[in-house]
Amino acid sequence: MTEPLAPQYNPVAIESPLYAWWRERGLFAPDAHPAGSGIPYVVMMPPPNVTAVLHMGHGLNNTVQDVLVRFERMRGRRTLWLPGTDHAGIATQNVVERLLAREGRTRFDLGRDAFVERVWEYVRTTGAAILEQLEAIGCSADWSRTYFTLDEGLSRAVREAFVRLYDEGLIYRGFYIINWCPRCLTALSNEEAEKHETEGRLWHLRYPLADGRGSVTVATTRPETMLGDTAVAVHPDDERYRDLVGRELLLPVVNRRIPIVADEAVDPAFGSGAVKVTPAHDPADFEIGRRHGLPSIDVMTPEARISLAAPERFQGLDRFEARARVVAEFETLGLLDKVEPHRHAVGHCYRCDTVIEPRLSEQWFVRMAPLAAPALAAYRDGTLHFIPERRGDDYTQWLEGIRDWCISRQLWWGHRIPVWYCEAESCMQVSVSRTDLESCPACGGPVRQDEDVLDTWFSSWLVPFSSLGWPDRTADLATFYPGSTLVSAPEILFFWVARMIMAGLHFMGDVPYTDIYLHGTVRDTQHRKMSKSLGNGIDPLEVVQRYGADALRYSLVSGMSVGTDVILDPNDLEASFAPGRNFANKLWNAGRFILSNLAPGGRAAALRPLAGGPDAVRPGDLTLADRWILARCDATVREATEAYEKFRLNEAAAAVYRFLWSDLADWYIEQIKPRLYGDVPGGDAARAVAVQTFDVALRLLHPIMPFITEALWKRFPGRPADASISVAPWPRPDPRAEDGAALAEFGLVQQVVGAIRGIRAEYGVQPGQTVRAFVSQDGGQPAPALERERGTILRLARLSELVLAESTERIGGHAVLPDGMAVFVPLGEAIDVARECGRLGAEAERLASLVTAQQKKLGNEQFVSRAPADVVAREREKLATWSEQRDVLVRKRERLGCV
RNA sequence: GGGCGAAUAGCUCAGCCGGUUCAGAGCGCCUGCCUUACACGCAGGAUGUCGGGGGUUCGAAUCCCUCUUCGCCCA
Repeated sequence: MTEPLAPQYNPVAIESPLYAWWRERGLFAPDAHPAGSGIPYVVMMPPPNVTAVLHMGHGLNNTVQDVLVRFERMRGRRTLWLPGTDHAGIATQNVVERLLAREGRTRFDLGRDAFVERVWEYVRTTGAAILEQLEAIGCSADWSRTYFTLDEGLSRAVREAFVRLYDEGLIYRGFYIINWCPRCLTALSNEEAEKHETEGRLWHLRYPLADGRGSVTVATTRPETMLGDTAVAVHPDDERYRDLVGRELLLPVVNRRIPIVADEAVDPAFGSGAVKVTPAHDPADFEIGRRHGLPSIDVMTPEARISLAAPERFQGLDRFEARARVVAEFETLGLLDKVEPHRHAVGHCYRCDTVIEPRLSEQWFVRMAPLAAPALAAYRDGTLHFIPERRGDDYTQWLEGIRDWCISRQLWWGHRIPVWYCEAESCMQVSVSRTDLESCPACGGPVRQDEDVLDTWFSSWLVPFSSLGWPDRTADLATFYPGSTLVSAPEILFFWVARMIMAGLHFMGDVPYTDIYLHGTVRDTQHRKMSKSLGNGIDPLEVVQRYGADALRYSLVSGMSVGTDVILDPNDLEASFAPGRNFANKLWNAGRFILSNLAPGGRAAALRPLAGGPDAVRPGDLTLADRWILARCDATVREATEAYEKFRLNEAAAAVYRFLWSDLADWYIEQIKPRLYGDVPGGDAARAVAVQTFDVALRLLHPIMPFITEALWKRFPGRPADASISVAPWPRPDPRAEDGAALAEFGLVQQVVGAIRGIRAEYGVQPGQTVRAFVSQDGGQPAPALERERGTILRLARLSELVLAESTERIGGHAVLPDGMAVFVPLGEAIDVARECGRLGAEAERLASLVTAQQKKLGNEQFVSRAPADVVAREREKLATWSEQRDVLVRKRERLGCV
């Protein structure tokens, strides 16, 4: 049943069959766990765009989720990780439009219905590839519940939400300044307009008074908008302009008379204190215009070219051409006062990076303040937890300053707005409906549906319940709402995370999750975000191919402490991922070794150390090393479990790594070899302890490295064919394993071996050559542990003889252990006495200075009286230890004949 | 303009609810080893004024102030 294992772990051969087996067995379903009666643990996967290709950001995000999900699943929770894809309105439409462009066509050539059908076709053929890619990295999501945000069910939820909000007066339509992308030709929400700090300019334009007596200078970063100016505003208290308020200016270039108005919103300290007012192209100006009844002149087309509302010579010019032309004309007229460099934030379309144009337009909005209040309260009353905590401030700040959400998009791909307009002039009724309307409910006349679709995020914010069947009251909804943890990149805190909380509270009366884990960003070594355009990305699938999914996951997890970015070098995959691969290989070989040394009958594998009962290893059969590794294992269970619970995944990884490599492989496995080989008795106990501690470590590591842990775990004798580590019980701390004495005593053995190895290396003793060693303690016997572990020390330090007494010889290598124990390796003429004197002298000096400093510290009355007693006691102990070490070294030097 | 975070070994980072890890890990580097699980390995080794300055304290990488640099969020 156990075929011989290759000496080198080959993840590619092992991972996909294992994954297929997990799926077949249905292990990712909430009820897969034998003890699956636990309380539900639910994680909503941030749905990737349906057209997306897996990148490291997805890799990180989904690895974190999978680690948490696998951890809780093993702990017995009914675990649901719910996956899906997002139709991603703008992004997907852009992709298909680019495809059409290659054929020399536009979406308008196809018409709406044909275009939408074309997108569906595209989505169906390429669609959901990213979910398969997530399988390659081991994600244990419940694929049987996979949703798409344009599915019928979720579409119904979208309509339900829209109608309810409309009926509650929380959705309205109106003319406002919105963020307009002249390339995508659609409105965007505030969040979708990314602000980039830009080195721009501030142009100071002079507007003459209409009567020719004087002028006012205004400063602007967008001179072309002056074509649409309908006023100049000053602060009402600004002495400089008091007399000018109410008078008229002659707008240059356009030659339009515009008034000077006084408005509180003007900042007298900015520029000249007078601002141009362009109500159609700036949100602040729009408000000023409203307060003063100013006309709005839209001087731009949807493509951001100058419209017919401007003088003819500007019409059709691109906005930036127009900018240059306006500036030139002002210069010619002698009205360009000055141009200054000016750093400011410019909005860019988050999908195509085109500069956003603030534009007056009729759109649909969600009134957010009423939704924000409960969301804010849920954080303040402690219902919501952010990890890291400080992210709660971002959340609070955003909610406090929340603005209404523009939800209509002038796109074709998405949920069409469920609003119908009656075309009968006598009626003109606006109807909002859950079902498609054929005629006007009021007059029976013909109706026409709103042309626009909804913001993609209007479907995503419902996902925590729409994916479970809402608005129907399904069993899933009852069981899995509210969920538990949301794992996300901080970039989508506002787009998605906060809005889900608002929607959850509004429609379900409860938050969709209580823990919000916001991880960092994957960056390159120059700390630049990985991106396609920079070409600094790493393809996770390439990493899986070359290093294995476990190595990828291990690297991501171990490189990520809570909330910090993960830095990976795209030019050196080896540096980033080899450690994970090497760790997997180490594990593989440790497992291979233990397996190959099990007794043929498998009896030892069934023995349980510390368990009690007939199949237990009797406590008396446990050696110091056994007790030591059991204690270390127990400590690791505590450490790792606590780390997972606190989302400190890197600490969990480090704890298990340390245990497996530094304790189990480096020491324990080396220590038990004679017992395994039958050279000394106690083989069964050693095998039992090795199997048990290795089993525990595999389980602790499984959330992070699911494949190799499963591959090895399955191979241990006594496992039913269908047993999977992914639903094996999570290890519990065992008080019987705690053993401070064993930790200390075996630690001493390690120190002795280390000291001898150090001396050997120092003097170039060949590894094959054995030496003698003396270990002695002034005024006493060396610890009994050394006698008991004599064999261990002989083997691991490669000794021909170990004498637990002082030597009469004097030429050799010397070392002193922290507790003053002296180690001596006689090397006769092989060593250079002067060199050894120098070595010991330096060490003695170092200790002497420590002792001096410590004496000074303890001589300080202030310290002794003010510091807590236990601290003082500890410091005295240190002094004693160091003094002893120093004294031993000094005596050694005398014996050696050092001067 | 407001808020926040980070600056510790060549690199990536731990440690940061003041005194056993006055400095750790992995990688890289140096030395020696194909020791019958693993050379994706084993054994040893070197490297840091814990960003600058000031302060609190008996005592600070760890708390406070300030400066510098980098990054993030919001206006």
